Amino acid sequence: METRHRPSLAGDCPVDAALEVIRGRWKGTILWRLEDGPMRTSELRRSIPGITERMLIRHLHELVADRILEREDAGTIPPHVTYRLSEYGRTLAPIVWGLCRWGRLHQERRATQSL
Amino acid sequence: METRHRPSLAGDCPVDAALEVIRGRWKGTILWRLEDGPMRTSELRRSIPGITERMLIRHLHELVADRILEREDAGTIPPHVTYRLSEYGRTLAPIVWGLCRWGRLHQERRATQSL
DNA sequence: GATAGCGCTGACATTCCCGTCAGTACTTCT
DNA sequence: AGAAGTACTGACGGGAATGTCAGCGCTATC
Repeated sequence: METRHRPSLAGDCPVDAALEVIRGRWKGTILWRLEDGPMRTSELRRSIPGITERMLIRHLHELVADRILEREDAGTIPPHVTYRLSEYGRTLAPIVWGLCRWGRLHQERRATQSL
Repeated sequence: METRHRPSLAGDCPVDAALEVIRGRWKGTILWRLEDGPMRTSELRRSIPGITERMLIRHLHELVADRILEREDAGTIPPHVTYRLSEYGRTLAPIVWGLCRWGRLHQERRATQSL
């Protein structure tokens, strides 16, 4: 499994420490999707338009390395792998909700501004 | 938890729309610093170790373009420019606090794990 | 027996972020 | 006179982040 160790970005700002975990083109969306419950890899891929399988799996594995997600492999063939928020990952939920709520606000604002 | 009435596809995910604004190596830290009140450019630069003037100004201007910050130029020479959270930007405050609180948790967790 | 699906990996190509360096047009300090 | 500070810009390079393409081993389905 790819477990490349990201060099921790300098600076002890806690806000930065949190953002480091979420940084990544698709991580926010992935966390949002998983808030509804566990999902299989292929299920996630189909539910996130635009994402490639490569990036999905990279981000999933990074989130597992950060203990935000848990990976469950049924060990069957063909493979059946499920990802779920860990208990720790669920402590991120308020932030994800906040981002979702504010994001909606921001989308509306941009729509009414530019149109 | 019940954000469950969502469409099956996560197109234009609001979480993503929000993260787009915060994306950037120093934006979280900048917002965090400005939560205490308006600051001059040079004041910000000195208060954020590791940041370069180039990146500070780029990020500040991007945040201004996104209407999160307001720029106030005294018009004097030498220049005296102040940045403050806009009213809109202040709606981000709960998220920044959340990130700060969770970030602290995460820093502690990593510290106790690696020891 | 050809195909599609599963989860995943390796080797690239590309794109974009970030940081470095230099320079602007002043003024104040030494 | 020279240096330092102020807010900022343009050019540019390295490298990280992201995307593309091929392929693996296996199975169920047509």
